Amino acid sequence: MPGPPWWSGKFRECGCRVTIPRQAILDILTGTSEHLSAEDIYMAVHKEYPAIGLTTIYRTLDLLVRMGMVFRFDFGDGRNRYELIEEGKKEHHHHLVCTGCGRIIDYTDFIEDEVRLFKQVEEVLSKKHNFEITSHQVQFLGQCSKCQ
Amino acid sequence: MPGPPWWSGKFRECGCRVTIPRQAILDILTGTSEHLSAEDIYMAVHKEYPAIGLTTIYRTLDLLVRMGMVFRFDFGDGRNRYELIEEGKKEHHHHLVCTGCGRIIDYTDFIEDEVRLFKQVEEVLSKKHNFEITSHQVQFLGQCSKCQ
DNA sequence: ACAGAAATGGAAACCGTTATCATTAAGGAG
DNA sequence: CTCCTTAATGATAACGGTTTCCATTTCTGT
Ligand SMILES: [Mn+2]
Ligand SMILES: [Mn+2]
Ligand SMILES: [Zn+2]
Ligand SMILES: [Zn+2]
Repeated sequence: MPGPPWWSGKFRECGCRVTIPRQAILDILTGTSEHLSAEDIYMAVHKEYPAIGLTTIYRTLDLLVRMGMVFRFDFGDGRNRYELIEEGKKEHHHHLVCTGCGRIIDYTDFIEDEVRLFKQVEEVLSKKHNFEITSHQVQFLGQCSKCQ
Repeated sequence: MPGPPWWSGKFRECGCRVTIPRQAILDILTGTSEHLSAEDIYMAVHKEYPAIGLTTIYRTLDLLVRMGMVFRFDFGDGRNRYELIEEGKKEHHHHLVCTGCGRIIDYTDFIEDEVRLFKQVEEVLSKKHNFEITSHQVQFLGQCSKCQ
């Protein structure tokens, strides 16, 4: 199935060019279900394109986050982690974070109850504090099966 | 109402000494409802005790977190923030975080519904992923009244 | 092919935090 | 109170993730 990858349009919409580094980074993000750091992505990209620099990784990730194509998370291990947003597949979700080994588990169980509750909470809090809520983050911290 | 401050006992329980820097830091944390960074605390302490170094601020905050006297939060602005745990007064709670100016608002509305739901979620997730959950964090992101 | 603008890569700067180590001082024994 | 042991401290340097800078390259419309 050739043809331009699905993101070409997205780039052009905002006047951005479709470059090798950007494609390489999106390829890596597409091919994993993990929550990669900038350096993880750099190393993965480096195997096929050793000329691509770490600066470009950071710049591109910033761009992708601003474009709404990638989530940026901070799980408290001192570096940001990135996750591709695949429409209809990997949208908003919450996390279990192992404080032992740093493992991250996505979960969607109860997501609907959580989201329903949060809708209510958002409404009340917005009015009470005159605060325009745009998103929320939820994470459970603990020990994964290997670390207990 | 003189007498040793309420935390002297806590320190001695774990074989820690009650020092000027520790008291100064706890005094600052006691006297604010804000979510101070290490540097904020350093500057506040510095006014009265210019000899106290930033290293000691970090070390003491680590200690206080380990002792369960202080919460450490990461609101995504690249520095940790600290908040005194006042028993029966400022216990577990959630936050509104303004992405414009960084303002943090504590809230406890709906806290009970949230905690009830999270109890359920924790139970299901614990079993499903064999994950021992010890805590959770919830924050709503958006724009505060001044930043909209 | 050309020109103008956007994107890139390497080096250095940045900034919050941690490690090192010589010096100070808390607090128990006498 | 004085002495002694050892925890605690503070100045400095190191660390690690990220950002800035700027000269060079690459893309894209003409
Ligand atoms: Mn995820
Ligand atoms: Mn708070
Ligand atoms: Zn683990
Ligand atoms: Zn604000």
